[in-house]
Amino acid sequence: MAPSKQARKSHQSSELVVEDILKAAAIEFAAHGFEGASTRTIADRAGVFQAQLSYHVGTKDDLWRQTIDWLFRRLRQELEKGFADRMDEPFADAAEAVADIIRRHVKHTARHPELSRIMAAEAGMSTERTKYLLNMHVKPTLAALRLVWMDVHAQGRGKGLEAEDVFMLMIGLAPLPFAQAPLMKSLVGKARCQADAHAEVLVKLVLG
Amino acid sequence: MAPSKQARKSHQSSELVVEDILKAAAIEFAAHGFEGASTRTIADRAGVFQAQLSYHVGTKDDLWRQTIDWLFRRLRQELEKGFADRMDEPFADAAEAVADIIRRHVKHTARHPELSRIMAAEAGMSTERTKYLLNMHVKPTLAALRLVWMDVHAQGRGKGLEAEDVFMLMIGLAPLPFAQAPLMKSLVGKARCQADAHAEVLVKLVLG
DNA sequence: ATTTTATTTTGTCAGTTGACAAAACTATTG
DNA sequence: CAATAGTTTTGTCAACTGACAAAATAAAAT
Repeated sequence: MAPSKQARKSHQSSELVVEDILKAAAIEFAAHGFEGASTRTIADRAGVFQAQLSYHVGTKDDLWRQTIDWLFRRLRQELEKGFADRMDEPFADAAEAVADIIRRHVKHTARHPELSRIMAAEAGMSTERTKYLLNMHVKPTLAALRLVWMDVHAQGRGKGLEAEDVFMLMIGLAPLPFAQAPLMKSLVGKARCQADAHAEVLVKLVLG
Repeated sequence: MAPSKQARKSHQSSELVVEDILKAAAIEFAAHGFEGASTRTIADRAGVFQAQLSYHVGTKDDLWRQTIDWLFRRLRQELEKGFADRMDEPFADAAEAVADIIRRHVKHTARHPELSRIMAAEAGMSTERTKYLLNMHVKPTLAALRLVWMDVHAQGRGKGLEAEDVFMLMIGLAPLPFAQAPLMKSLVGKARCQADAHAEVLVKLVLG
């Protein structure tokens, strides 16, 4: 279908339309994977014509990349808030900084589980998309975490865990109750799927 | 494509053909999700004609269900070995039993990551397939874990973790280096993706 | 007011998908 | 050997997919 039967739409700036498209694409890619997602369904969800995807974004592959970029930009902004808010009063210690990142990450993943779902689906194969994901977004993130984690170790915190273990916990465990919500909710009860509670479990797991 | 251009195949018992088909289906469903997987590709991988899927298994939905049943049967057999092997000499304590299950689960997931990948993809939506997965396989498994975990708590082990937390760790963390191998390998180094090492991290995480 | 540019809408294309019917063939049974 | 049942192979179907060309319209520039 299309936006509406009557009344042609007034022209919008490409930016606005693209935003709608990417939002819809994130949901569809997360729900059905790259190959399972339909450009027509995405267009419908965004309230535009399918041909507008070609015009504003390009091919399905281009759409996927732009969607990923958009999702990561949003996540990074959220995680960096912790530092921005305390420009004047920096973290007492590295462990506290990590705890803050974990809490923000869990909460963000609870509100926007799409990125985690897409990554989980994509990380299992080695395609050009996987490479893109890895080099453009994942590697830099891990590198940043490694730096902070060195400070944590220097403070004698973080038990026997390596930075890699922490990273795995954040990728694998943090999104679980939300990225797999339909299953988890009817399994472990809604209480266990509250973002705050889940965040604390993770913090305790990582920092002892 | 088809099995071969020449030489018609001799008739096999349906059971054997079905086994080939399910094995191929598991790989394809894991790689591309339910909707992204193609019955023709599955047939090719199994070395049979597409029409044989209808004949031996039924619709694509039937195929998915049978594949899941097959994968869970294999997993359960592996996990139960621990108990079978020690019929004479039972576990010293519940904690040791849990540790054994974790180790077996991690190793099995390392060799056969398909089930975890399918579950991760499916657990994010609420379809008829999700319900099937939940009621037929997941719920019973968690119920069994709850029983053992009560004993663990009775022994004063297992810190502040609930059975639900342990379950999440087993579903979310255990398969991570293998279900998402292509990404993880180039991220944290092969050593970190060894099944044994990963299993010990999990055991330590769960039992302190 | 006219032209140019940007965006929306309609329409079409070859290729793929899941499902199944019918035919060809093999094996088993009587 | 004849008949029957089980299995494989070929062929076909409507529906859907991603991509794009062309036309229609709107907004901006001249």
